[in-house]
Amino acid sequence: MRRSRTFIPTAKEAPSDATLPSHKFLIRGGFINQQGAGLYNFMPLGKIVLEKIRAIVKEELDNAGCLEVQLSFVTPIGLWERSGRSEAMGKEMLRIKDRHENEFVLSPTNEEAIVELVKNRVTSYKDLPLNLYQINTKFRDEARPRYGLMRGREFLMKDGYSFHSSEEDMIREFHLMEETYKKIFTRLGLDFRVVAADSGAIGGEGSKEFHVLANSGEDTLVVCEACDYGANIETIFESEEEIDALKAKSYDELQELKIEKRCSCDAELHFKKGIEVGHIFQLETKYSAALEAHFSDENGRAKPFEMATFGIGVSRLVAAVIEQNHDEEGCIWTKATAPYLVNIMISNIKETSQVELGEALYAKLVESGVDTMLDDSKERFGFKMKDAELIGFPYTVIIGKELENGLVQIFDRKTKENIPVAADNIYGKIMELVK
RNA sequence: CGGGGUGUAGCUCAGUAUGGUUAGAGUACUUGGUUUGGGACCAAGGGGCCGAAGGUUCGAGUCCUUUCACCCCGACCA
Repeated sequence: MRRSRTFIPTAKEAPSDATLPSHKFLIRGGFINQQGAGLYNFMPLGKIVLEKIRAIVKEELDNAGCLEVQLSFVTPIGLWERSGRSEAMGKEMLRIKDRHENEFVLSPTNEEAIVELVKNRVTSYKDLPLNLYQINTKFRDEARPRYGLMRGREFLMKDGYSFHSSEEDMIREFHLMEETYKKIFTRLGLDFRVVAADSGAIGGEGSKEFHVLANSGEDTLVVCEACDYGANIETIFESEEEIDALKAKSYDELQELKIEKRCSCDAELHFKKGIEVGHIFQLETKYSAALEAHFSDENGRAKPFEMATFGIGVSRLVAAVIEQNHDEEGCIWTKATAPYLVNIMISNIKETSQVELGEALYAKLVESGVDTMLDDSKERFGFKMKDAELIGFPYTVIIGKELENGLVQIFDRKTKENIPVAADNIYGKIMELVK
């Protein structure tokens, strides 16, 4: 993509109401803009990031045997009355009426819909297991949306539901999804922990949360530095007072606290803050029994499906990547999430030698399948650098003054190093880095 | 849902206490010129029903009433 042909409205100042780094930088970098409380538009750059994350989620789930579906976003109220959640979820569900005065709900989650979909269509143990998922908009009418994409009302979430003929098989799938989620977050380049969690309002026994570690996270965790153990404090401290006191502490305050207990691997435990980006539950027969979704077992007996459910906050991940990877200057995208992996910066657009090299390199990288931005804007050097840092391209090729001596530089966003490279070797060097 | 706050240019904000020419600054934008390795400089421009509605007044950004929106702290939640 050429900088001169795209739409990336970057700004020097952040809106005064943005407090988190991800919120500030995603707005300043021209990724998103706010439409209303908890409502965001994704501009071209933000949309690319969102789609990259979505693609990785989809690829790993498909590899694990899950099937993608798409459920309707507007759902009849009756669906929620039958499960009792119309009342249970209360005002968190946004209710609307159509022209006939019929009541509908904007889907906050889809257990009911998926059970209705599978019920009477999958009728034999021979057709099980089945794991269906979608990556679709959700709406939860939060009492207090905040923190940009971190806690929106409308958000993109992957929700998956599996159906099984036995509890053992459901647990097998639960473990398979745990491993699949680990692959996804690893591919995204994130430092994360899987922690035991409260099962919350969704219900059912056995649930695990996936947290991206970041100082600004809303959840407080206990993690082991040596192994991959982690737990939400809600599950390991007994008293409410103790939990509340810990929740109230800032990241810095938590770092000074000592934990007496040691990890089962005998290493020390520490407090960390986490952003919940994934959650998996063993539902067992909670919904299938309530909604009378049955199958015939080997003996021809009707039984409710054993179920599990699996969620990933896709749009929240966009924010989580930045919460974990940023500095004072802006975003630092991981290789897998960067809207463009390489930014070719022509320092002075009036220098034909710079333009020629930039165009040639751009053509070669695009041909090689590398997501590349060609900064062919008329801005000055300093402006372009600030912009590149704010947007957070992992690598910027600086084609500038040194070209007279046959040199260009590669600016590494993460380390902020300027690496001189012979202009003749730049293509090979970049290909090495982006591998 | 309790408590607090804010709506003035695309963005960040003055101005409102004590009503009074044509509503300001910075930044962004347009044009011309000079610049060209870390968000340049000079000059000239464009851009506002002062969130909305109603009221008081000779006169309202400023006072009154209603309303809408957004933010912060807490509770709740993924």
